[in-house]
Amino acid sequence: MEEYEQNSVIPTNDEDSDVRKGPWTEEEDAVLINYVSVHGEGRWNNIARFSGLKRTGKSCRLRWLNYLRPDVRRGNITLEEQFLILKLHSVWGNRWSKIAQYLPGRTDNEIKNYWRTRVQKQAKHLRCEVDSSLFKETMRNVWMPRLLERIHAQSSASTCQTGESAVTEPSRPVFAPTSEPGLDQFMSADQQFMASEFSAASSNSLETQFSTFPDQGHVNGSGLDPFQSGLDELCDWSYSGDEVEKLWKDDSFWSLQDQLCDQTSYSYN
DNA sequence: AAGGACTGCAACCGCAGGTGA
DNA sequence: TTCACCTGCGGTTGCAGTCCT
Repeated sequence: MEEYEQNSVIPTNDEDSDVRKGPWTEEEDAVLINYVSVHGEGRWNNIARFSGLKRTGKSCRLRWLNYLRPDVRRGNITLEEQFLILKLHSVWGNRWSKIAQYLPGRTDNEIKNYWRTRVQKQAKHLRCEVDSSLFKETMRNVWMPRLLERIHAQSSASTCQTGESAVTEPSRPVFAPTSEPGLDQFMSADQQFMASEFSAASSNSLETQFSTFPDQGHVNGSGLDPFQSGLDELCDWSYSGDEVEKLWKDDSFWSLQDQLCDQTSYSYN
């Protein structure tokens, strides 16, 4: 398990090209930040070559994009972001960088990690594959509605409270226009369009915003749009408030699996 | 208190596509 | 057209912190 030692310098035949691997030090971060601030992003091999860092261009790029970039957001993935990840993954699959484009400040690596650690864990609990129909049904019929309920609950709670006295953690809508200076410049035209859509939808429901998703026109061989059908099912979701509340109080997916099996057997029979 | 199991995440690797000489 | 180099992406690994027994 000695793939690499912390901060090790791997010697090579060419002593000029010894390459450092492993976690970055504060000094290395400072060098990279300084170099990028002067010369800009891109040309990562040149950055690696001329900055004095004994790192590969790839490593510099990764460190910058995933950690040092000023607009990188760290911390817990919000409910809205979770919902978006699930939804976008249902459209695009493991296209992490594409998904990340619609979660400003989040990196593809972070989303990929989220998927692997949280989503795949749930699949494991359900004893099914992440790409199995059972798990997809669970996501669509249980998990995502739960997220929506929590988002609604959170937003209504925050509107009942004023300013800093909010009890629930205020979570900024993912696409809501931000007052942070300079963030808009990182958003593509599509994203800014999405931002306005999200903003407009946030006062009504999260469902409506997804009617404007890009690429949702992809249809499968049967002519059905899986995105739209999933959306329809989502909007048709008909648990009562009490049932939802019960779901919320049950953090285990074991009982949800039973409910899902009942539901899916009903809907497919 | 100790140590084994689990979890989250940073960072690496290989591959593929793009680009320019 | 070909080849070398660069960049970006997705998959994987392994360390460090936390949890559990």
